[in-house]
Amino acid sequence: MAKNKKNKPFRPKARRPRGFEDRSAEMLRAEARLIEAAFSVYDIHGFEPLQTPAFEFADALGKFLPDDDRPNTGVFALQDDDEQWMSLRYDLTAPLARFVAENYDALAKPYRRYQAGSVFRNEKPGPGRFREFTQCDADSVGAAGAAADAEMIMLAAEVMRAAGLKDGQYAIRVNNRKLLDGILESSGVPNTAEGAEQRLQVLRAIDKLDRLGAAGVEALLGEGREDDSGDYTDGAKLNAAGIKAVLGFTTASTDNRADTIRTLEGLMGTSERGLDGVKELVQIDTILNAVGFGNDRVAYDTSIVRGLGYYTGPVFEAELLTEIKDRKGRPVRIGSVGGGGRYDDLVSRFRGQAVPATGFSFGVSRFLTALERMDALESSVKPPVVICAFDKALMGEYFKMAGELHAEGIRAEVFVGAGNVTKQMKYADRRNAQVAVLMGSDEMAAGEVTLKDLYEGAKAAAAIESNEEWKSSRPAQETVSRANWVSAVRAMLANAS
RNA sequence: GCCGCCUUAGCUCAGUUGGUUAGAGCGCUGGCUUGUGGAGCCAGAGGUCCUUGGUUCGAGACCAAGAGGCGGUACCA
Repeated sequence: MAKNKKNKPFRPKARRPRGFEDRSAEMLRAEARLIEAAFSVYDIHGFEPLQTPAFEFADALGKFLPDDDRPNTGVFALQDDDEQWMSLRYDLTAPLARFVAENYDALAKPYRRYQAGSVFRNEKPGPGRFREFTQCDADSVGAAGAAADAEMIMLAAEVMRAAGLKDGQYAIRVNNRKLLDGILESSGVPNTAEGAEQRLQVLRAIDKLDRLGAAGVEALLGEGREDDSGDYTDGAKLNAAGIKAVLGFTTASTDNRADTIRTLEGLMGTSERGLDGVKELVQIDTILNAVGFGNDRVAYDTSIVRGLGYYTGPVFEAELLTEIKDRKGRPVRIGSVGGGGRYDDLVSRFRGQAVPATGFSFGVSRFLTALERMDALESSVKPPVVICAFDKALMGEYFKMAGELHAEGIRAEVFVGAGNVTKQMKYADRRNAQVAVLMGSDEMAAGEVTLKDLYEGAKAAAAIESNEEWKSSRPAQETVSRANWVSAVRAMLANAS
């Protein structure tokens, strides 16, 4: 055995680290289309593209454990040769904050940029969750007013449309962090750093409304909750009145913005922060109404929280609605594909002064998966026409022919591998090609080209039993003059279903 | 982090009470067929039975630990 081991050449196992995916041709094309659609929306609204590096200094990303000099778990980090910690970015927002802080004086404010790229998270992957995935972001830095938030919300809705969705198939659901702050303030949770942890727990609890239901959330708002596996999650420790107030708040919204605003004004009582939040929603509503964004595209929804702690004002999620209606005839949610909101403290970490910011972000592959499920994806690129290399002496001729198809915008390739015609036809079949081009020296001399429709040929094959018949019948092919062969290919392609 | 399930060929899996050379289907490669993709027939390649340790005359099978995968839950900037 030891001898065997010695003689065996080292062969690495072909494998991927978990949570890292190879992305297929079809997936990449769909992703590129989606990103392109979003970019065109951002671009026409005057946003500028930006590309930041995958690595940032760990302290710039802001994730250090308080009692540790190493970057937080959850990020991929390594020490550079000068011993400084560098981390792979875990989102596109923190690098943007760094970029703005670094170039603050040179940028015209508000600085509005869009960006798409891979982000990395060093955590356990789950179904539909990876350790590398593509995010697509647009942000507006340096504008404090609700107008900037309204713009991001409108952009989110426009991106939904650009992705191919019809109005009614999606909804942007808007809330405001300040409202919940107001409710909690009235329930004895101070609106200060002391209450931060408790507020975060309340947010996490509300975020689980759709999964755990009101009873589960009630437990998480109170003492805590034990799940089916026996694991215990500590609660936010609100008192009974506080739990009631929070649950009441999360169900206060209707599908009419004006109504919801009126309800909220009543709920906020005397809380200055709460009323401030309502005021912002009124300003956003005014803009949305002026531009014609109705309740079907943008709704106010008090159950939206976004789990993240760094939001400071308006927050929103882009949700896809299925075709399926519930009993009352309303569309049923299938989930959030993106979201955003105001984060006024992220850039100011780098500088003394306040730098307000607001943005929108969506996960590209998650959005695609959802679109796929809704059958809202465009068809992808057609397979190429395959030009068989019958005769190596004619190779130059084959490439010239491919060029003629390219000039007409037809995807085509010459078989550059080794093997006889059988192999080449197998290759064409495997590539899902519809048309194979056959030209040997006979056709060449006669000024002809033979075209074979592989789709039609496959249909014909079903009726053929014997191999000899299959070989000799040569179904679904025609020989055309070299002079007009390109239009013959075009006609054959048009014939496809 | 916690809980559960799983790990034998590229894929899906079988493998008897612990017994000699570990199998099947599909897929792959080649041939029948150097001018034709299907079907068919023939041949072939491909294995650290996840790893390590233990029990045993003997382990793919039994035991222990570890690793990896899947699912749930928690966290998620």
